[in-house]
Order: sequence, then C-alpha cells, then structure tokens
Amino acid sequence: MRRVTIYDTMSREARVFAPIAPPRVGLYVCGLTPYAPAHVGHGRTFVVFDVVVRALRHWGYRVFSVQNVTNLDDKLIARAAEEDDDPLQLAERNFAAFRRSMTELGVTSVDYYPFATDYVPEILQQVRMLVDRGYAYVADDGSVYFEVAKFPAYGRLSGQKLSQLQPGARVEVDARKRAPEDFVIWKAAVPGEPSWESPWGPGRPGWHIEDTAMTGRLLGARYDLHGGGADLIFPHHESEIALSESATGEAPMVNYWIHVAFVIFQGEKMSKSIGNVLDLQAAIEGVGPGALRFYYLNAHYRSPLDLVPDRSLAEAREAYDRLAQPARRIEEILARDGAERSGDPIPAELAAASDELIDRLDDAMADDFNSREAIALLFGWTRRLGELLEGLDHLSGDGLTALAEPYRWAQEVLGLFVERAAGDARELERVVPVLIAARSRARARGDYAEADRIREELGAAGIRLEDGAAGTRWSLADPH
RNA sequence: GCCGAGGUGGCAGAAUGGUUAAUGCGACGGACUGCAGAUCCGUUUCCUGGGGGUUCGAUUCCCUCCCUCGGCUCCA
Repeated sequence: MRRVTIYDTMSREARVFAPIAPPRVGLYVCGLTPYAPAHVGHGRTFVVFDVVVRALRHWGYRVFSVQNVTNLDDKLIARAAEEDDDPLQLAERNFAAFRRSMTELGVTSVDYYPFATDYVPEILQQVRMLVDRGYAYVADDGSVYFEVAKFPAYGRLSGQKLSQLQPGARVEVDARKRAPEDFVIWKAAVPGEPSWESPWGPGRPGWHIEDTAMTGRLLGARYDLHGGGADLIFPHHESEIALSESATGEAPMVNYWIHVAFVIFQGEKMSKSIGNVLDLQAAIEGVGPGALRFYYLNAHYRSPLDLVPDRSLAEAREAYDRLAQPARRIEEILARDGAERSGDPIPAELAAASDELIDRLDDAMADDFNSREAIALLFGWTRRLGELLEGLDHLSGDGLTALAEPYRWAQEVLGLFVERAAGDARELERVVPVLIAARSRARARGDYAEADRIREELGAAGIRLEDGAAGTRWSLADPH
C-alpha cells in the first residue's frame, strides 16, 4: 500500500499514516450545525474531507466515513424561536439543502450522517459513566458538567495552558460551574424546548458529548482520523478527547487530527456570526460546482484561502475550464465512437508519460493530500495535449484512453470533471449537428445573416457554437 | 496576555539547503475566424516581511523583531 503522510495537529508534524486495523480506516468529521444555510467556508472543509476519503480509497483503504449533524443546540433553538419554528424541523430543512449542495459539489464519500438527537441513549450512558467515575458533577438545576481539572492532559491538542486562558473572553462564565473551564455535557431543560428524561431530570445533550457518544458507538474508543474546521480545535476537539478518554479509559481517542484552514473573506474568517458569508448554494449556481470544487482544491487544505470578491471564483472558473478542455474533447470522441475506435496510435513516449504522471499525481496526494501540486501536474498535461487538440479525431481509442487517464484519475480522486458524466446531451447530439450543417451551408454561400441567426437562436437555447479550423463545435453554454 | 497558523510576482497559490522559485489567473503579442467567441502557441529575465546567525551556498535551518489571520468554552 502506498506510503501516505498526514499532518497531525496533535503532534504538529506530518507522520506516516498507519491505521489501527488496515485496510480499514475510521474517519469522523465534525459537520454542520444547520441553524442557517451553509456558506462557502463550510464547503471547503467538506470537499477537503471528501478528497481525503477518495484518495485513501483509491489506494486500497476501506474507509468508513462519518459526518455528524448537530441538529439541536442553543443557536437552533434561538433561531427557531425568532422564526416561530420548531428547532428540529429547522435543522432538518437546512440539512436537506446542505445535502443537495454537497451532492452537486460531488461530495459522495460520506457513509453516514448521524443526527445528535438520534443518539440520546448513548449520550446519557456516557454522561452517567462520567458522573460515576467522578469526572463530572451535577449542578443544582440538574445540568451536568465535566470537571476539566480531573483530566490533566486537557490543552494538549491546542497547546493551551489552562492557567493562561481568559475566562469570559467571548462567552460569559456560567455561575453553575465549579471552574470556568468546566463545560456542560447535559443541559437542564428549559420549558418549551425539546428535552429528554434523564436521571438528573429532563434535559438535552451538551455539544461536545454528542460527538464522543457517536464515535464511541460508531467507531469505537480508539479510531484513526478525526477532522473538522480549524476553529474546532479548541474547545471542541480538546473537550472530546477529555470526554472520550475519561469515559472509556482508552487513549488516544484519535491517531491523526486533521484540521482545514479557513476561507478568508473581506479580511476575516468567513463566519455566520460575523456575517461575511457567501451562500454555498448561490456560489454553486453562480460559478458551477466543478469550478467551486476546483477553487477549494487549488490550495493546500492547511493554508488559509483568500477569497477575493468578484474575482477568485471567476478566476477558478477560467482555470478549471482550461484544465478540462482536452478531457472534454477526448471524452466526447470516446463517448461517440467507443473506446474501440480505430485510428492512429499515440507516440510511445506519450503513453509512458501518462503512466508516469499518474504515479506523480498519487505521490502528490500521498504527501499530506497536496491537491494543489496535483492540479499543477494536471495543467502540465493539458498544456502538453494542447498541440494535439485539433488532431484528436485521428487517434485510436486506445490512444485517446491513454491520454484521458490522468483526467480520469482526477475524476476519481479529486472529484473534478464529474459533469462530464452527466450525459444529458444525448438527444441534442442528434439534433444540433443538423442545425450546424444548415448554418455551414449558409456561411458557405455568404449568407451570414442567416448563419448568425442560427447561432444566436441556439445560444438563447443554451447551446454555444464555436467555429474553429476543424469545423464548428458545440457545447452546452454553461457546462458546469 | 497566552496558544496556533501564516507573510512568496499585478492577483491567487505550490515547492525546495544549490542550475532559469512551480502552476494558474490577468496582461501583452501571434495563429485561427466573414465577424464574434472559444481554443491553441509565445512572452511576462528585477517576487520569498525586516534584522542577525549557521553554511561554500538560506526563500528553506536557528534567533529576534514587525505585521496579518484564527482560538481563549458560539463556529467548517
């Protein structure tokens, strides 16, 4: 199996990936709290993990990928109250929209999206365990808190020293706590809000324990990979470690921590609470899912990605279209004639170069998922094929397939060029050439008014014509 | 204050103890075209925050300073 290195936030270095029970790999990604529609920043994180899973599977690992949904929390309750709505239904709706966006973006690798409220028994069991073992205490109102002082390793993931934290820096200190760093794992019910019965009275789960209850159930006390946005390192992931390792007595909970850097927008992290957000679905519709996905993968996942308004996404679209150009033309021919079509062979050195390139692409990805490096290599291939482009029609099916291999690799591992497989142009393939032929006759006799009329009317119908040396080619005007 | 990640050309963004520091966008020039667009080709040799140090050689390693972003119990 290919040697893969992964940067681990805990050890702060890239380490060779060694799963607990290869070829199986367990991955848990902290997903969305769907109190509002997802934005472009969220999209980055989930596309990155999609590629992580695709790459590992490509190399033969059998990955079980879980991405949780915090479908009940303070913000959901507050937002639902504003809109006179039910928090669980609000979460359901926003999550459904999120799933549609993910599907469009080609995020297909997640095996299971567990909802927090479906794991209340597991959560209660873990709370009870923590209370019994003396790691957690019950406050007067029936809330249960984890006592951070009982877990000396607290702060290791983030490098924080408890003595240096500033209690109340952003969130007010809760008077029910014994120490400001303690955090709630079971919240006493407020009348009118969703709640469940518990040994400490009605209540609902705290944030951090949802994840540890789910991972304990789905992935076990110890598993391979855990990821999320970089803003989750502290306190969320720090607290997960404390809860899980205290409750199970097993450590480390996770062998590799993967954190994705932010999308920077208008000089700050894109964030719902700041309000500088670009709606995810709007971006998908505006620039196309393939181009957006390209934009995300065009930087290393650990580097902040600076989104320049009205520029970055348009630039990604240009670059993506150019990168995909040979792939589109090759696949068009293969789709039309089949891989068995006869024609000229490609030069032997080009076939060898295709194989070698794929090896280098795998190397780039195996180096801490360096998708930017892989894309640079793919551009080299596109440029190399540029001169061949007009003569593609003379090549054999075998030759064309060899030329397509690096793009097919990108389709599988990076999830790019997926729109190619859409194939909703079947009927058009019979009709459009007839119209093009009519236009060509008009051009041949110098009737440009008629030629332009046909081009314009097809354009209005979403079909773009381009005249070139090899004749007129057509495409869907917005081939996202 | 403390912790973390960063500062690379007009912009985005990789990499590396050593020949010209990727790749893309943009810009400019050319080919193609009835026009347009798209596409292709070429050019874009003065870009590694400041100051020290180690070294034959530093953008890379070390120290220090400055700046930006993020976290310090809402967060992808």
